[in-house]
Parts: sequence; structure tokens; C-alpha cells
Amino acid sequence: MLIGELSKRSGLTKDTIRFYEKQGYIKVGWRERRVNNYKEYSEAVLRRLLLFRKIKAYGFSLNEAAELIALIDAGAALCDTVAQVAHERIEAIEEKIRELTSLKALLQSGISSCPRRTDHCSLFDL
Amino acid sequence: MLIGELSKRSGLTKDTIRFYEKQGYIKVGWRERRVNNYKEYSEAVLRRLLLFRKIKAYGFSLNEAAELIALIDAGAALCDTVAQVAHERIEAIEEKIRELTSLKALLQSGISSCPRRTDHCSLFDL
DNA sequence: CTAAACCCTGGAGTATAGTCCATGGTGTAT
DNA sequence: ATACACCATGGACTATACTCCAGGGTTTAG
Repeated sequence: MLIGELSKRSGLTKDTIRFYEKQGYIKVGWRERRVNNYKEYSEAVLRRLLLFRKIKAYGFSLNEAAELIALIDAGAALCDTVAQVAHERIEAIEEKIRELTSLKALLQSGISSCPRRTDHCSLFDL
Repeated sequence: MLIGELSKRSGLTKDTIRFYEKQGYIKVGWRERRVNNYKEYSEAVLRRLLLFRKIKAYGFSLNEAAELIALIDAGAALCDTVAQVAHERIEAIEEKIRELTSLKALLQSGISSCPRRTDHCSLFDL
């Protein structure tokens, strides 16, 4: 299929697909050019793009997604390995949540310590 | 004071201070050059930098900090106004926390739905 | 024949907040 | 005299993940 169809079926824009190619996240064109120089994409490429989307939906970065896919390609995506990776991601998310929570608490305590009577708020006083 | 001292007293690197100047977050040098072209910074600039640090510590971006400082400069930093801004920030943080929490749940449900017996994890199957 | 709708490439721009570098001037101590 | 610390400027580079553009070729319908 050509890039337009691939774009529709993968849900990624043409630009994104070309970007992934440039970055080497998908390799293609690599022989599959039509006479007119148009690239012919295979179903395998489509599956790869869908996989990227799925993994990214879990909050992984493109690079992390690529690493996971390499693992899968290598047949090394054992449950334990994947669970391990997912756990690390969860911990990173939890850490981020903790940061945000304490930031929120900081703001709330700032607000609640405000006298609310003057015409100048002390929240940002040095 | 010269930039070296300002850097030490503000806790910001010289590069950061120069960056703030370039971006117009602080205006200086504006007459206060020594004969040798060295910039002379005032205590007012130091206070401004400390204010930026403080506001940024609350998780505001540089631009938001600049807006808040403009408010303060204008004498318009009423408690209600500031509380309003802080509330918006808190809501944004809460929204982010909700996103992260659901992402975490997604990952967790993915992991827990894993049979954990095969040599290929189904978590990332299409 | 021409317009619309595709395709190609390379490169620049977006956002954020700096960080680093080259090049060159200045000030102080030995 | 020279080393060393300090100052100045402008511009490039970092990370992430695209997004958009210019300039050009191709295909298809009317």
C-alpha cells in the first residue's frame, strides 16, 4: 500500500510515518519502490506502526517503544521481562504523581496561609 | 553587583541569568554599565530573580511567572486573584494526576491480564 | 489539457528552559 | 609579563515528537 492508505489504516499522519522512517524506527522502501519512486509499504510495516501506537498509548516514549519492539522481534518479550519493564514504568509514573501531589500540597498550603484581607497577596513574597 | 555575585546570591547560573535577559524577563544593563562594559545589577534585579525562582518552585512556567510578577508590579496581586491563579494551577495538576493514574491503571491491568506462562507476553499484542 | 489528488526529498520550525562554546576584552596578583 | 579569573556577545545545541513547507514529479478524472 502507499503512504496514504498506510496513514489511514495506522491512524498516524503521513508526516509522522515519514518521521519514523527518517529516525529509523521503521525501515522500508528498501527495495519496495514502485517505478514512479512511490514507496510500497507492507502489512508488516502497518503492524509495526500499530504496535508503536499501542505501546505509546501505555505512555512509553518512542525510544522505549522501539526497544520493546526489538525485544519482541528477538523473541525475548517474555512475560517476566515485559512485566519488569511495565513495573519500572509504573514506578516512574508513581514518582511523577508524588511530585505533582507535593506540588499541589505546596500550592494549597500557600493559599490557605493567605490572610485574604490585604490588597497584596503574600503567597509570592520573598 | 556583577553577574558572578548575582549568580551566587540568586542561585541561578550566569547562563540562566543571561538567558532571562535575552528573553526579556529581566531588564538591566539599561544604563548601568561600568566603564569596562561590565553590567551592574541592582538589588531589585536580585529580588526579581528570587521571585522567579519562588514562583517556578510552585510549578509555574517562566511565562506564567512573568505574568504573575507583572500582576504584582501592577499592584494587582490581590489575594483573590492569586488564589484564583493558584486554583487553576491546582486543577491542571489534578488533571495531570488523573491522566497518570489512569495510565498506571492501564499498565496494571495489562500486566495482571498476562497469563504469565508462555514465552511471549501478550501485553503488546495487537 | 488541466486540475485535483497523490507521491518524493530535505530542511526548517514548534515548545520549554536552559546549556555550552568560540572569541575576545578586562582586572588583579606575582 | 603572564597567568588566571572574570566579563561580554552571538549563536549553536540539548531533548521529544512531531508538523509544516518548498520545490518538484505522477496519476487520474473530466
